[in-house]
Amino acid sequence: MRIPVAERRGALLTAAFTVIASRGLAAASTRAIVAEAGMSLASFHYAFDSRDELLQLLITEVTAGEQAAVLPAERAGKSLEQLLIEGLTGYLEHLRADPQREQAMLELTQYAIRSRPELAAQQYGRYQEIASAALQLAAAETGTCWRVPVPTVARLLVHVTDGLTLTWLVDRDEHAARQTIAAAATALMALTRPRP
Amino acid sequence: MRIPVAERRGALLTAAFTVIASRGLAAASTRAIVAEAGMSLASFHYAFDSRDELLQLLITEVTAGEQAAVLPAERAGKSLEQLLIEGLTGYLEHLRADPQREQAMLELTQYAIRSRPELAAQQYGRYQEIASAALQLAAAETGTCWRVPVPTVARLLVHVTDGLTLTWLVDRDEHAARQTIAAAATALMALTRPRP
DNA sequence: CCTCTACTGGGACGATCGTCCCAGTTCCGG
DNA sequence: CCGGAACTGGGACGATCGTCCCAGTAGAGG
Repeated sequence: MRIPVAERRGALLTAAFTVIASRGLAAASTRAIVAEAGMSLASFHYAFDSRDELLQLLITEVTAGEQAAVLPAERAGKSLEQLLIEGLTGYLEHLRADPQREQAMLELTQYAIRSRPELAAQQYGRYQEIASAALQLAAAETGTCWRVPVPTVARLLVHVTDGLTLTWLVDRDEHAARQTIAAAATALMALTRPRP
Repeated sequence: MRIPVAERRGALLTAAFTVIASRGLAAASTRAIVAEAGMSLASFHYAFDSRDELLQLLITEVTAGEQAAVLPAERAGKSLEQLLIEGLTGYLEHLRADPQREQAMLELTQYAIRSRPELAAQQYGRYQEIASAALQLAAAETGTCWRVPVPTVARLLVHVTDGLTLTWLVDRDEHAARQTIAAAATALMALTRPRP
């Protein structure tokens, strides 16, 4: 089968992520990846110079593809606190729907910290941008504004989602997670005031 | 050299943690560990049945040895918000002093999630107990009480420290971290009220 | 001082890793 | 239709992995 290189690279990236999600980064050998993609080893090294090159591309790719999704779709007539709860709950649902995906993201982040710190920094920069935009929009739509710089609130919000992810992956306690989301939303309201 | 098995196990555990901290879990091969400890491979398998056995013991060991340390020593006459700021700042200092240690803890947690979920759960259970105790004590000493169940606040606080760790390991932005700590403390105050 | 056993050193095993090579096949441009 | 380049399959290489074996040594108990 003849497949254009670009398409093959995409297929290998997808296969690599699948393997990492289901069996971990340590198990994502070149052979495991090509097996998942249904190719031969030679095709791997025809498309990529090395396993490291694929992994690095995978990190940027997967980070770039990260969607906002923290902002609920239906927003009319809701309070900011309600928006925060619904946004975080939406994230929790996303996490529950595909825990292995987030686990894979976490493993890739750790790999990036050790091997390509600037990639990890870029990844988190993007998270904070997404959070900033969502917080700004949510405040604007509810007639409130933030009492501390939005990037700082965004950073805190990313902390909460990171912690939510890690702790839920560990204990899978949905009830506790929902309680914590409600508490977080209440707490974050202390950083707002009505718009003058 | 004759060394009692118990002592040898301890030395190997220490060496393993050192290797993981400096070069990552993936680089912590049996050979790397015994080299760090200055032993031979045979001694490793005389003290432990397998590498996995050492890793599992290392997780429980390191979790059990985790200290509170989130509560500042000098507490008289300070507000709860101030205590929260100082506690979190203390944690940040601890993180800055030995980033690789926390990175190693994170890698061990991820390993545990995949290989021994119950160990990871126990680890996070302990974190939350520590946080609960600290929050309870801090509230008691400042004449305040928590408006939501303490375990829920503790869970949120662990989220914040997790996020603090992950984000700081990635961007090493101390200034932003301090701003976020201040915001977190302010936000958490919304979950308190004066004691009746 | 001797002996017996707990313990060590070094080498070896099979498995798996990332990478490479090369003979063959497939298909596009002419 | 056909030549040549893009691409593939399979095998092979050296390195490293976890684990094991066994001859030998050291030191405590007699």
